[in-house]
Amino acid sequence: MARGSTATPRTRPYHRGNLAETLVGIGVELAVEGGPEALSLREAARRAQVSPTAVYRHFADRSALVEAVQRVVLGRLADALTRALAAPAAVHDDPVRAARERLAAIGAAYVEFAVAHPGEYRMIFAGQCFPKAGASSSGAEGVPADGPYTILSTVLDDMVRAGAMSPEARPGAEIPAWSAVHGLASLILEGPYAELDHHQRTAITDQVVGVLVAGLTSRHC
Amino acid sequence: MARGSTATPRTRPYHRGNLAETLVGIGVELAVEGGPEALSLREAARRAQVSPTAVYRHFADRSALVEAVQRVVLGRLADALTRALAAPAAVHDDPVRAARERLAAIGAAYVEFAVAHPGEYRMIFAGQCFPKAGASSSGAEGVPADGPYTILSTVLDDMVRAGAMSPEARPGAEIPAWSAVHGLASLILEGPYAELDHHQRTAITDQVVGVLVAGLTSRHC
DNA sequence: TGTACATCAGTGAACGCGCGTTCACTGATGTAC
DNA sequence: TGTACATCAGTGAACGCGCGTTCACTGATGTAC
Repeated sequence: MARGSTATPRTRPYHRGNLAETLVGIGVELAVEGGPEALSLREAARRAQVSPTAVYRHFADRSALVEAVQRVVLGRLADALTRALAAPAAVHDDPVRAARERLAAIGAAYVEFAVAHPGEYRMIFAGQCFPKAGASSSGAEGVPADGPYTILSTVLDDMVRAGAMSPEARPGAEIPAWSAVHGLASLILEGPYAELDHHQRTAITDQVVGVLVAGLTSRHC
Repeated sequence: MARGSTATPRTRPYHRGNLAETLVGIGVELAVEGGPEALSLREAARRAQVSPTAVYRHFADRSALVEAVQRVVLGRLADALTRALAAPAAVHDDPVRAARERLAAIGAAYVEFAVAHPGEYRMIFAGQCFPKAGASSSGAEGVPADGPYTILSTVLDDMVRAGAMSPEARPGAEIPAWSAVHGLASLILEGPYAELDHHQRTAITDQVVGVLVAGLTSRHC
């Protein structure tokens, strides 16, 4: 698209290059380091070696930058969940057990992501604007079609298909599932269970996910 | 204790009265209005009609005030849970069902407290200092003996005693229970499920609590 | 009973911080004729 | 091919905000003799 023939490498069409992209990258970096509180306009500008005002050429205000960063981070979470599903351990003879283990796998992966990337995880939930995060077509209510929520929905659908969960239990099953893992992740990040070591965290994660799977597949409900 | 015989009512021994108590009360008020972010030293002093420095006579720093407020708010949550247990609906012929319903009752009450008092609820989890919140003897690791956590533990013990839950499932059962309701509360307060009306919220609360109870009482776990 | 003194609870001014945002501007890039 | 012009991406200074905390102080209260 760029027609310029100067000595400047074409990756930097003019001026500084894609400041917008740079700022989002830096924003993610800041989120990694200190969560949503650490993402300030001025600090992002400082790291990009640009004046604070320059940011306003590309983002309406701070919250617009935050939203862009949230989109990236949501993608990373989705990748982590997808990776967990792709792991060979999920392959199984018994389709019922396989479906259950897939749910357990993304549940555990969700918590592990939160623990391994607390800043990014907290960034996802910063500033009420969650429902419109993504906002890319098709998914109900602006949930991105390839986002974490959709992955969870798919896994739950699979459970019904495999016969691990009754069709009556299916509607809204995302809610208890998400609540369980989000609750555990928050309790670990926010304090009460922060002091546990890796082994203990794995144990309680398995326990929470186990109770969840048992509850969803239980008959007397 | 006060020996003074001046005209001043004895509730105000000297100077302004119990500034410390006043400040904690105002702190709770601020938490109610805007959660932990709204609780600033200066605003509390302003409302108490006192200079910002006066606060330092009674609290080492802001976080000490926050901790005092957290103690009050934790007590309010505990009261709400206790009230839910005292409700007549919990009385039942079948002890197994009764025990299950008690767990469901405090689970729902927990979420309802969070929804009805979002500022206070968020205050509880402000600033990592949760484990030492309370810090009053006997409870393991500084958990107050009459706090929400202890109430939950007692209800879970009752479930084992009533035969609703197997003894093997008991250890650490607080964790999945707390995760489920804290997760739901957070998802409602933080955005994703914020738009639901009262009826819908009740429905998903019942669903989450139902899956939790089913999971804890399920045999194949 | 009266006085000297210690302690205690408050004041007021100031410090330094970082933030988001607005303003009027400059200099580089691309484009129409 | 060269020039005038519009647009675009950046600068720099400033605004006003509220915060936590420190300092040296004052005035009221309680207490020992």
